[in-house]
Amino acid sequence: MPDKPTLDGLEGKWVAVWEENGTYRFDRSHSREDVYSIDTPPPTVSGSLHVGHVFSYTHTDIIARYQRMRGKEVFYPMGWDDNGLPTERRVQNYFGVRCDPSIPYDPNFEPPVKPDPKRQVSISRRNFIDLCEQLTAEDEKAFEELYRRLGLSVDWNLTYATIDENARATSQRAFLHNLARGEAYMAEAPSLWDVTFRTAVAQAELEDRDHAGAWHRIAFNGPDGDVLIDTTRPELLPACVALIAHPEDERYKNLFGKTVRSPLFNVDVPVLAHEGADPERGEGIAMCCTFGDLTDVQWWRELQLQTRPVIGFDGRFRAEPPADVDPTAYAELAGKTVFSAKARVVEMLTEVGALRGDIRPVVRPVKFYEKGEKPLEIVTTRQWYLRNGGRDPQLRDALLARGRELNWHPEHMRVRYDNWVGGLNGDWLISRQRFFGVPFPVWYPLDADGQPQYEQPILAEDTNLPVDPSSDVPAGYTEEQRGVPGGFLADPDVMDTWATSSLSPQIAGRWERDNDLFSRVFPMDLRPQAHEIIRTWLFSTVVRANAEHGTVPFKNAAISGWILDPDRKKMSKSKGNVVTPMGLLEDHGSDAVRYWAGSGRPGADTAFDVGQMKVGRRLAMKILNASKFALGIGASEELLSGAVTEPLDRALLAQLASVVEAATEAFDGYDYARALERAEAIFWQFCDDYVELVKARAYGEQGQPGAEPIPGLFSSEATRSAQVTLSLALDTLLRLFAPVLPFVTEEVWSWWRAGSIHRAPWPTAEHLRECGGDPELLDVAGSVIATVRKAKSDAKLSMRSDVAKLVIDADAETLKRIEAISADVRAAGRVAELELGAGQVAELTVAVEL
RNA sequence: GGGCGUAUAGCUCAGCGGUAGAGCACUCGGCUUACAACCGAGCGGUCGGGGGUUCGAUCCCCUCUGCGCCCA
Repeated sequence: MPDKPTLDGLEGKWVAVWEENGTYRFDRSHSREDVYSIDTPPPTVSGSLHVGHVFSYTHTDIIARYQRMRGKEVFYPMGWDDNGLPTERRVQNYFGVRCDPSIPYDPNFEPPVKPDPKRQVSISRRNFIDLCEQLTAEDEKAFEELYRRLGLSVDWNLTYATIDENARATSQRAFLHNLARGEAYMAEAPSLWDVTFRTAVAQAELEDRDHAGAWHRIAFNGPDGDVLIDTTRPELLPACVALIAHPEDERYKNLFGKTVRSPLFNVDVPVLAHEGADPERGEGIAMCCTFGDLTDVQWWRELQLQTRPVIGFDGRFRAEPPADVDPTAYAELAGKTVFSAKARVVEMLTEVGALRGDIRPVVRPVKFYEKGEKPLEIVTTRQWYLRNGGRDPQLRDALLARGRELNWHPEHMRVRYDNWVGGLNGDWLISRQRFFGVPFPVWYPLDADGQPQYEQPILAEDTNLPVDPSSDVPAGYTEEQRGVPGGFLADPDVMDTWATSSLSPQIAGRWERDNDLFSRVFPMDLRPQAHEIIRTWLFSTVVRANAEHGTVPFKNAAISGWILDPDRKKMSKSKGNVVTPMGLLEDHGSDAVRYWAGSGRPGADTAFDVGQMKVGRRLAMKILNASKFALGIGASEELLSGAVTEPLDRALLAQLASVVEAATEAFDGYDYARALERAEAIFWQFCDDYVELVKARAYGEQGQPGAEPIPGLFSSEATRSAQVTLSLALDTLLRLFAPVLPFVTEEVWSWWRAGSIHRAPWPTAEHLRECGGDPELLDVAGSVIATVRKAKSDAKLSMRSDVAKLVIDADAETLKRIEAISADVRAAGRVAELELGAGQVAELTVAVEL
């Protein structure tokens, strides 16, 4: 035990010891019921570290440490998310390369010495993935260093990455299983399309944003005169396939079933009825085009309309006019962007007098890809889908039922899941027209004309996974047959990153690679994650586990809140860069930062508050000092089983027993913040009142240093009782704090106990209750001693000054309690004479004569 | 437009039917043999507004307002 205990250096010291001793290593010999498994969120390594990482990962670690002390064997892996667009961009810029899946793998490839972002070198997907792994290895090192220093009790032997071989094989294997069972399918269908990235995007990646547009009123030529429609997308006039009004709308009832002719392009389109038309909006009749928005897609599908596509993959108008459209008029638009085409159509409409009234500006919500900058278009493409209940009420109900099987912390987060699943309007589009990611393990035979036979895909064999179809050759073919008639063609697409992330339990648990391990950890006990990805990560994980295993993927979902900056806004990147997580740990110490995180209630957005970290540091420091003192006046391991005879001691232990019960209950409900709060409250009471009250008694015969011993005040039995109580209290308090403050508790533990506190059992109330007595005594003693302190403080005297006489009166019951603790009170207040009243008054009165 | 959450001391937050709590900040005092990066004391609130239920409401119900988020 050091003379001057300090918090500095504890992180480095104990991180090394824990690593050396394998304190957090997962022992796979335990059976499923003894295991507590955690489906850790893999952080995106191409992003920068921010305080949010520290905050939410600490919550998980606190739970992990609690469960470990409860005797569970904790499976706590780390994963790195290095799959997806952010990494793709970063690798391109860093190395000056771009991925071209049509290029074969070059085992001798070296990236350019001087990368030129404008003249990127094209390389194969496998080479690209190699570079990704090379670059992200650096990021992962920084993340790991931070997380180790933060004290996460992760077993680093279990680490995985979402682009590593295991993750690619697992993604492909799960996809092939989905395909075999009919859950995955290919379809040519209207898809939301980002023209900048030139890829399809899924419903879960959409974002509504306010976008400035304008209403244009266009006159169609009807049998009984003009039919006026309002649209914000006049350029889609050549794509018009119908006019739609509400079935109950009297204005249009007589038109239903008839046709009208579009201006400029002279196409006859039917006027039809659909519930989705809003009679209040514009003229109450809408133009249905292929495709302006998701409503168009719905109408097109349900009313079985024609298709007149005009917008191509690049966001420009196609060269060829759609069926029935006047080619001369359309030629004005071919090759134009949406923006220019709109201007041209408006001009042309004006010339022929088909544009009526004013153009009225309007701001309305438009769908964007969450990472994109231009409104999404809808383009018909061939894509892979995975059934998620969006088109199948039975599956939807099953997935809603899965949501009800989960324990949500906090409970109200369940609603987000229900809202999302209830609002799905299509299956999950899992193919992306990107280059970097997990490729589909599929090839297509080419017929004699070189046309791919999409209906007869060649699937990779399970034993060969992972495959890269752009480098690997399907069974029965040779590389020379790639792309030639009679040969084969690789599926060029990669999977949505969520198609891999949704398998995190299977990846971490080594499904189909080590099924013995998998059976011991799956379904996972805990999925910790943020609330904004309930619709993506959480839901997609439920979809995959439901399909593959017929179960939920995890039992508990703990949803963490956000870090808010002092302006109550979500902590922004710019501010996150000013406050680096490592800097925080260095400035305040890991335990202090963990204390701040551990004070944030589960699921609640929490203010970034350096003040809380200072409080945490003070608490950690106090634990060092109080422990040193308790051990210095006789607390020891041997005394843990000693007899507790004194009333005040028994009062403390009774209160401690209640705290242990409350903290345990809180932890079992994933409310670490409440558990911490209870432990902290009694710890300060222990320091400020209990220790002060028993100081003299614990010193015993030798007397309190510097004080005149009061002869005969304390027996040796009473001294021993205080020392036993200090031992029990210290033992209990350290364990209560261990999940939140792993460093300082481990340090103190090492002063008087063997082994790691983090493998010691969680405290139970049983023994404390047996030793405990009337808990009220401690509070009464606290009130009396507080009055004495106030008297000294008011008189501007030192707390060490003497009190000549103390006169106490109260009701009979309270007075009896005071009698039981009078010796401790006298010693702590340095009271020469204590006089008790008659016990006839209702309230406690304490008169102090200095 | 629908839904969820939230509103308590200057700040960050507990409490959630029975006389308003903690920490920080602020003021005053104390070198007190565990701790001066400390200790003690004090100051500080119509518990967002309005209605209702109740003997009694910060707490339950209704409504309005602000803030945050989710979904259209």
